[in-house]
Amino acid sequence: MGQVTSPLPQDYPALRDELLVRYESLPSQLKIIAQHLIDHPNEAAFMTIAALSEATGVQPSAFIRFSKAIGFKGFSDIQSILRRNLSQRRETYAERVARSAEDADALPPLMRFTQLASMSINAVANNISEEKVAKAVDLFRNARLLHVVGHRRSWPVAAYFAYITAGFGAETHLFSPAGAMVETNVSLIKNQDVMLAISFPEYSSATLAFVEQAKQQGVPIVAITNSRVAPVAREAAVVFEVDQETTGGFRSAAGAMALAQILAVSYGEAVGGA
Amino acid sequence: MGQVTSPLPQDYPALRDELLVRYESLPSQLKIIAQHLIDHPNEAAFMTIAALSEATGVQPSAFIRFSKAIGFKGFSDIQSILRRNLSQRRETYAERVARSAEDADALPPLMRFTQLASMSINAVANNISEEKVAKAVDLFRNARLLHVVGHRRSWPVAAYFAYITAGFGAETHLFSPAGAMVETNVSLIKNQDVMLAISFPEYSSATLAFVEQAKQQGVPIVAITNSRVAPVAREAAVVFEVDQETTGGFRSAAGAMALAQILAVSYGEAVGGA
DNA sequence: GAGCAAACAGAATATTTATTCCGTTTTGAC
DNA sequence: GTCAAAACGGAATAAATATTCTGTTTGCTC
Repeated sequence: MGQVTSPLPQDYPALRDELLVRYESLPSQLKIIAQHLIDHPNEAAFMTIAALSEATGVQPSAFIRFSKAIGFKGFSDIQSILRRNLSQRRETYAERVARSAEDADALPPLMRFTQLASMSINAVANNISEEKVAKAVDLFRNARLLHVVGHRRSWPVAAYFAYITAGFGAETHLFSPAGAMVETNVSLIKNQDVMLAISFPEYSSATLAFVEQAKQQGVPIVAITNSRVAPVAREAAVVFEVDQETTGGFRSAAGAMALAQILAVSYGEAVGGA
Repeated sequence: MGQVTSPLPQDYPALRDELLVRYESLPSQLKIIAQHLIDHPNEAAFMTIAALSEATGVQPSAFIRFSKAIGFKGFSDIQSILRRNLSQRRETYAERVARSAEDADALPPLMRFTQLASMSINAVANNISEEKVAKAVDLFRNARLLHVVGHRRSWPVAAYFAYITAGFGAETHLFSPAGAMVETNVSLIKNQDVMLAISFPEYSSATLAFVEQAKQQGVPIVAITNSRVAPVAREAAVVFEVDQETTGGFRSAAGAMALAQILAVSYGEAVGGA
C-alpha cells in the first residue's frame, strides 16, 4: 500500500495514456480489456459489464481484476471516466454532413472523400444483382486458372481480389503491374481459364491488350468497369458497372473494392473455403 | 388498448418530435421531465433515474409514469434511445453484439458486405482529425523518399496510396509484396525518409520488421492500423486507427482505402500537385 | 363546495448489475 | 519435471437501480 504509484487517472486522456504504458505488462485477459477500452471507449461507456464480457469474450470478474490492477476500486470508476468523456463528444459525421447538406463544397475537406466513398458503395449496393454474381462465380470456379488484370488505380482492386481468392485455394494469376514481363504473363493464358478485368477511364491500353489476348484464346471475361460500353465491357461475358463518383476530379475506389470483396467471398462460399 | 396511436419512436429525432407534439397535453410533472429530456438528452443518457429525479426535483415514479404515458414499457426504453443517439457508432457495434446471431445473417448476403463497407467508412469519418492528417502530410512532404509498406490484405491499400502520391510527383518506394528482395528494399531506407506502414491482424511479421528497421534509422513512421496498441502503432509518430468491422470473419478494407485516399490527396494539395 | 378522476409522493418490491469468493488452471522459475 | 505464484472462470453475494403499489392530494365539473 505505501508504495510509490502514479496518481489515478481522472479523465479519459490520462486513463488512455496509463493503459498504453501498462499494456505490455498486463496478463492476457486484462490485455484484451485494455485494448477494448482503448479502441472502443465510447461503446464501453454505457455498456454493462455483462455486455462487455460478451463482446470481448472475457469473464465479468476479469473486469474487476482489471480495474483493481490499475488502481481503481471497481469497474464503475472507470466507466464514469468514460462517460464524462463521452458527454463532451464531437459532432458526429452524420450531423456534420446534414448540417452542410446543400453546399456540398462547404464540407470539411476530409469529409468529401468519406462521403464520396459512401456514395460509391451505395451505388454498388443498389445496382448489384445476385444473378450476375452467381454467373461470375460459376465462371471462376470452373476455370483452370483465374487471371486478374488491373493497372494504375485498378491495380489495388485486382490485388485485393487476388489475395482473397488465393486464400480460398484458387489458382490465381495476378498480372504484375510492371509492364516488364508481358510475354511471360500472356503465355500463361490457356483455353480453360477465366479472366477478371478491372478497368476505368482512362482505360489502360495494357489491360485492354491482355483482355483481347484472352478473348482470342476463347477465355471468358468478367469485367468491372464504369460503363456498359467501356472497352473491356464489349468483350466480356459478365459486366459489373461501378459508377465512380467524383469530387474535384478524384474518384473513389471504395465501390470497386466492395464489389471485389463480394465476388471473392461469394467464390469462397461456392467452393466451400474456410 | 385497441386505440389508434402513433408508432413508438425508435430513434432520438423521432422521440424528440413526439415529445414536442405531446408537450402541451402533459401533466405538470411530466412536462418537466419532457423538457429536461429535450434540453439535456446527452446527460440524461447515462444518468440514473434517481439522479435525474434529483436534478429535476421530480419523483422517480413520475419517470415511469412519463414513459408509460408516451407508450414505452419503462424508462429504460427511453434511455436506450438516448444512448444510441449519443454515439452513432455504438448503434452498429452494439447491435451486432446484441443480435449477432439472428439478424446479421438475415440480410441478403451481398448486402452484408456493402453495409460492412459503409460502417467501416463511417468509422473513419467519425474518428479522423485534421490535425493528424496535417501532421502526416508534413512528414511526407519533407521527406527525401516516401516508403510505403503493407502486406497481405494491406497490400492493396499500400499500392493505392503509392499510386496516387506518385502521380503527384512524390518520390515513392512501394515495398514489393514478395519477400524476395528484402535486403534491397531495406537498404533504401535512409535518414531523411518517412515510412507509411499499413498493418492489420494478424500482423505481418515482415511489415513489422521493416518498421523496426526504419525506426532504427531514425525514420518517422505513419501507421494505419486497427488499434493504438497494435505493434506498428507503438513505434509510430502518427497513428490512424481504422476499426475494421467484420461479418462472418470477413473484414472490409473500405475504411482503410478511404483513409489512404484522404492522405494521398491531402499530400497532393499540400505540394500543389494538379 | 361536494364528488370524482387524475396526478402525485414516498415507501416497498422486483430486477438488473457490480463485485466478491473460491476451486481450478495456467505460467514461469528452478 | 516440480513447485509456487499468478491468473482465471464461474457461481454466489452484495449493491444499485428500475418499477410497482398504495394512500393522499390536487384540480376540475356540476
